[in-house]
Amino acid sequence: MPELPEVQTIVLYLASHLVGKKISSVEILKPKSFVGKKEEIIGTVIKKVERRAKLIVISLSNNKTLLIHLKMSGQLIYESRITNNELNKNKYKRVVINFTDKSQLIFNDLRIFGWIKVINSLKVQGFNGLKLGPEPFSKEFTVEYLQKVFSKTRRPIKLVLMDQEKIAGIGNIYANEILFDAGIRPDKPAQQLNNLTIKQLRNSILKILKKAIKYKGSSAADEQYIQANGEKGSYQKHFLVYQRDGEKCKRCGGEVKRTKLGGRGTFWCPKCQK
DNA sequence: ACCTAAACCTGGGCGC
DNA sequence: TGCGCCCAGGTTTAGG
Repeated sequence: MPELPEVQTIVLYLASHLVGKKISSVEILKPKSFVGKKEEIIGTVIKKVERRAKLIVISLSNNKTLLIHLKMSGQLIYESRITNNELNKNKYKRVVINFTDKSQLIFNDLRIFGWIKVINSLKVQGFNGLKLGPEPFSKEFTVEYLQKVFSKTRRPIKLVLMDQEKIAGIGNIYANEILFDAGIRPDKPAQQLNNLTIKQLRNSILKILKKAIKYKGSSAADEQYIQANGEKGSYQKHFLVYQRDGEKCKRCGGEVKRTKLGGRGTFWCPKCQK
């Protein structure tokens, strides 16, 4: 589901609405969706809401942290008041966190891949041996770093872009869009990229992610992603290749192709991407 | 270290 | 209407 721009959009909204709120109760409608004891977070106050890779990190006042992964179909919706006309809106409700001021955070998840976990705040970094690469917007994300990573593997560049241990936050939509922007074939072995191309690729990564955040993420075709305020994102209107197979390339007029890489749908223009 | 497929789930769309 | 298949923004695990 959500990749860096979508999670970032959700986190910014939640940070401005949840900080300072006190948790009064937690409703767990799907046990699989909540890992830990809800008693450990009841009565605590929300201190911080941040993003790391595609994870949402909510720090609480008692040294516990809520770690949330939305996976493919998770949604986090903030309701400032309890509403009764939820007919279809929160159809796949799995967990509800209620606050003392009657507002609530609702976790919807059609496919039940996502989760909310209660962990000790100190463990966030190396959570479950989770190895995450640098954030694209951090100062560690340099051309030199990418040269080092790419030089060590012949894997298709698209798979390396999506490898969370190498770079944090890029998923299938943005990997496709970034490679089109950079003019690189998705199946090009990472090792074969020259220094100039790597520099261009880094620029494309920052450019596309920045633009996607500006448009508040992508609510694509059969989208599950919506913002925490219930509205759709609009970056899907700016897709140049993703889900455009069979259509005309907006740059050269040729046909956008669809192939498979690592089991994932891969969209690209053979004329523009070498 | 690399690769692939399958698994975790539900639902929509398509061909027959 | 229905069946079977493929598809879906992600990660983890098992096996080669």
